[in-house]
Amino acid sequence: MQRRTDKPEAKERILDAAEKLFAEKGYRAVTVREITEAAGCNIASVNYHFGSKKGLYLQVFERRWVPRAERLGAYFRKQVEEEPDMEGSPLAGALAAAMLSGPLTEEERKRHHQLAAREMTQPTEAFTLLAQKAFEPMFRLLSEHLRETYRWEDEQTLALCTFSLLGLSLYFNLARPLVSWITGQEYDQDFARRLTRHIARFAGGGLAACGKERKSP
Amino acid sequence: MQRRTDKPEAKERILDAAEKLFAEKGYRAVTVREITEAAGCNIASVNYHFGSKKGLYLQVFERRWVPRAERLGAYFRKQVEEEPDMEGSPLAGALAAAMLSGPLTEEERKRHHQLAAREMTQPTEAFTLLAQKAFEPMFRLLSEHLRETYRWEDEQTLALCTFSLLGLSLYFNLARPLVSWITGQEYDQDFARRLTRHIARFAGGGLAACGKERKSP
DNA sequence: AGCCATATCAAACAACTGTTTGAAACACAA
DNA sequence: TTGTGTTTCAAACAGTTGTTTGATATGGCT
Repeated sequence: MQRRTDKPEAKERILDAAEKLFAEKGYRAVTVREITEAAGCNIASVNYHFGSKKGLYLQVFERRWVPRAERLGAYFRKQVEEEPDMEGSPLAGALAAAMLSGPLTEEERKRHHQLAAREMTQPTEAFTLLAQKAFEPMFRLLSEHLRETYRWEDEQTLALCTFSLLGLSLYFNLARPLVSWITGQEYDQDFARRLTRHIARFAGGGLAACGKERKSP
Repeated sequence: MQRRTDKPEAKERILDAAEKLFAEKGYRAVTVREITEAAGCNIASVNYHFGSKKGLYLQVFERRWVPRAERLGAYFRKQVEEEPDMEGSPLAGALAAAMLSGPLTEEERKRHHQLAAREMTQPTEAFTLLAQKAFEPMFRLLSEHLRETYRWEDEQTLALCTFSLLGLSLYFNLARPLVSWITGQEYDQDFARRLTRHIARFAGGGLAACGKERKSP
């Protein structure tokens, strides 16, 4: 029974500030005071709107991360359909393009993958959500596509190849600090493009070594 | 000017307990009380021996993580020299074997990669240490080996392939929770072997797609 | 023995944590 | 207007945090 006219905010502002801070510093390192100050509202509002700090954390995933992951997924599917001519695996290329360039701003992308990185390596209650709403569907999609475009000697090989495909794009996002430290390379637009081409080519070779490509109709 | 005869401990016990806890729960989530209780000594000993909690954290990397990384590196180099006959890239196979089976116990391996995962994705002051003492040397080693065994069209392609090689092994360690959640697969010895073979094969194909293999003498 | 640097301990410290409270402000409907 | 449910706020709360303190013990030295 809402009746507001002027303020669809506060709750949203808290979600935004919280996501930014959780991504940058991690759950424990962020204080409720920090969040509410950044959101420009009172300390008590977190508990009022979200029950608790942990409730807020979960809502950040439910209302910010998951929708963005869905946007990402939609973009990826569109890219796959458009069949970009790219050396190597077009599927890997589309995935890398979605995750490295894609529909998100660089800021969004950083947040998105930083939050994901934490949950992937040290899962909390939010992990199940990510896995169910983003990773598993993506895994199935990739897996089915590979099943149709390649012949596989067994199911496990297909699964491992699917993970490798997903892994390459994930890795180059999760390990940004490492890549930047060793090469001095910033993740600018140009590098993202080169990285995308590389992932498509490398994964293309990897897939060819593990399965037999079917002739396309 | 030490003179102890019976007790090379306490400090060591704290390092052990701290590493275990930091790996399991992360820096902020672990309390000094927790560590000292697990180590069986007084609260004050952390500040006495290490100056501060952060000092202890850094020492965990310097005196536990880095030495283990060096053991891992040595094992890897030995594996490479022995040239195991493995389908695909022997280099990738040796790396995967070192990181997935290798000289460490499963417990050590978990700790090692969990600590590394945190620092790789959300670097703190310890990151430089890891990068200098472990990742960069490993990167150079891989890179030089690839330079000798393949012909490359340019330096950047070589660098990206080196990262991909390293990335596959890192990823399958960092993303254990994800892999286990989707497949239900535990990381037992058998799976580690299968994963190693897969990584060697997949990376072998990837490398072949990006560079030209030189004939071995 | 006495001496001295090292190490351990229980207790206290000040700062910060997430959460709760009860009052005030607000927006709308009657 | 008054009444009602929602939202905001300053203040306080109880618990936990890393760190410090000063006393006490330890073990090797002369």
